[in-house]
Amino acid sequence: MTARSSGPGRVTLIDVATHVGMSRSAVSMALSDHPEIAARTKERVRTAARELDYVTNSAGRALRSQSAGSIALIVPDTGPLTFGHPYFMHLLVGVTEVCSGHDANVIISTNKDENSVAAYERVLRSRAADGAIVTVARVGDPHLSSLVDSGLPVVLMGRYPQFPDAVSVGIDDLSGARQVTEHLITEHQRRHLVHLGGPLGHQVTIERRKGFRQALTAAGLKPTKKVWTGDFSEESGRELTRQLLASGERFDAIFAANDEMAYGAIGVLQADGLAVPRDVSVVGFDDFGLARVTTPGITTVRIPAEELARAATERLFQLIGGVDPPERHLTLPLELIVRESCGCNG
Amino acid sequence: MTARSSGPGRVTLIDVATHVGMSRSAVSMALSDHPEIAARTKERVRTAARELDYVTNSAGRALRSQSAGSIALIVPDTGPLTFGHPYFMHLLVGVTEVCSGHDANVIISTNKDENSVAAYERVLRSRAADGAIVTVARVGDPHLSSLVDSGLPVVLMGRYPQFPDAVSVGIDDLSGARQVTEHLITEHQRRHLVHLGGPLGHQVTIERRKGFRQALTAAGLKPTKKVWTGDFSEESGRELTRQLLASGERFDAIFAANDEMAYGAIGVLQADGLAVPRDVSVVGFDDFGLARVTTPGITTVRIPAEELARAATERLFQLIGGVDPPERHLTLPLELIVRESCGCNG
DNA sequence: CGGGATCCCTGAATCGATTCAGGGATTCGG
DNA sequence: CCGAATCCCTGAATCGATTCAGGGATCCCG
Repeated sequence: MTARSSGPGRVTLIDVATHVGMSRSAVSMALSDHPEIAARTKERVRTAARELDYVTNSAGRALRSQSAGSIALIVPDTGPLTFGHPYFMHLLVGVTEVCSGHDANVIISTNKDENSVAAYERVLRSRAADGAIVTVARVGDPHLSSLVDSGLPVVLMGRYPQFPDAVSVGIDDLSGARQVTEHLITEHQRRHLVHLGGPLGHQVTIERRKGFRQALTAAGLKPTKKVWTGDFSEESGRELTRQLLASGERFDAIFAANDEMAYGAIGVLQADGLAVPRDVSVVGFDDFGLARVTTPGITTVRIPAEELARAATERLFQLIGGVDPPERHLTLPLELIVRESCGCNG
Repeated sequence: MTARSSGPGRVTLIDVATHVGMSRSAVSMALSDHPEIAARTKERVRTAARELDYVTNSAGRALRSQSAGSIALIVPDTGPLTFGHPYFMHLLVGVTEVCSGHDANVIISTNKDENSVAAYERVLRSRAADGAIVTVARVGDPHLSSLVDSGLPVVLMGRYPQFPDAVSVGIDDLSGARQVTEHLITEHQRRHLVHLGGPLGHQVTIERRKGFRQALTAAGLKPTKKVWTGDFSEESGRELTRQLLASGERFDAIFAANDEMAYGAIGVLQADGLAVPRDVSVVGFDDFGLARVTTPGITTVRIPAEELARAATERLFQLIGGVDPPERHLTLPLELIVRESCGCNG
């Protein structure tokens, strides 16, 4: 049983120093294994520290050493891609894993009020965190721009062509979208494909649409006239599909910008008497969990979110340590996950 | 456009003080709206601070004011109920919501290595966080015990009979389990019910089993001999169901300890040629997302996770502020969510 | 036994913000 | 016109840990 102070967390370096009859500088050096402290002394100090249940005060350390010992994970708090989304769970798992290896804490910072000074900027400027991982940001976000320019250690998740010098970790949305679209064309002979896109202002929306178009063009098909724009929510998948049905446009396959929209689409199609995949193939993007458990299972493109997060966090620690990562942009491979909603595994 | 310092975050109180030609104490007081500073001075100081892009250094403030301005959310990192689970997403949403209202940061702390000094204890002892919310803990966890005894501000999520004095926020698992079991008995005339339980060592496992038994007893049915123990994972739901089928025991309904186990069970039953809910009713617990999207949809008991988190966080801030919540234990109501897997809505 | 090298530790400064006793300047009452 | 009250601000101490120049003690060698 360890000793317990009456006031919580009240044991300081001085208490330990008094206990062993030394200066607090010596104690500090002993605990950090400084070479100019005798081995026997170190042992004595460590024992005393353990007995007194000493824990370094993080504010004191942070103030003196000018480093907080924590990083911020910045997550949006507006729109449907808020951090109730499983994507962030996966990211969080990866981030914390790497952080615990670096003895760092993770601070969750939400990017809530778009008009005020962004909360996440304060977190960094106040030095509550040594660096930040930005998970989702709109293409023209002015705060992001100022954050990137500020020179503070920041790693972006995703592709940000407007910040060629920022360090980022992402996936090749374009190629993923192309692959899954090609799958519909070549494996299932679909010829009338519709893409239900994500929200405007996000790079992934642009890329996935582009990949979709490239696949069509390569196969000699022409893209539909109308551009369908959703917001990544299941409800927007439903809404767009209802509009699609109402429009009278002929289609035999839907590529939704993510799995939730695909799921919404499937529901509406079935309610309309159309069978998936018999009458219409439906595919999505993400594979964060939903696509696996629905009936039919949704064919999709798996984003290695946890791995992305690990890579981003490693890079952030490099940046914090003053090392510039060799390549500024890292792109992780995607995987086509074939289930039933496209027409396979029937 | 605000001014930008060359070194990041390098503007201190002294810089602002120099700029307005005053002492840094006055500046500090002006910025915190101290009554003994002239209104005009305050305005001048605030303007200067804005111009210089001054942000209070959190370590300096934390050191002096003896409060970190952040709370820790402690999440387990062992077993299947790790924080990749949607439960924690919901909690996180509620916690951050309340925290942003209190201008506090959220630190995620994982409870990884069971043998070493718990990481989360360090977070509190080092005063990196002013208090903590413990989301899941095993019944006999010695670290939890020492944490609760330490007198640091801690709120537990769930029921912890072994800590009658600890502040906690939870649900009535027993009654929820009883309700859903009664539903199977009275609405669907099931007579041979099996409960696939959660992991031993967790209070919820005990309570849900008890509720199940109470419902059986009240209906004059006798519980099955064997106690089925899983670990909340889909795989354990599958495994237990396979064993159940192999055992030859007669059953017409399964109450799984959570939705994931229920989902696993449904898969195995269907693979065995049994129809759900026609041949076997299956119900779960949680309703964190999965139960809604499966086919059939899983009848379950909804845990108001976000609301739990909000309540817990409010209470934690009370504790930190020195206010003892009137009742130490808060229990939020559960809701029976009827879908198809029990036999309703067919 | 003396001088230099070596080993280990001490004292003081520092990180940035906050608080509070104290006091200079102004105002007010008589 | 003087003393007291009032208003605002300054200076110094403090929170806890870290770093580094400096120096006392010990040891080694000639």
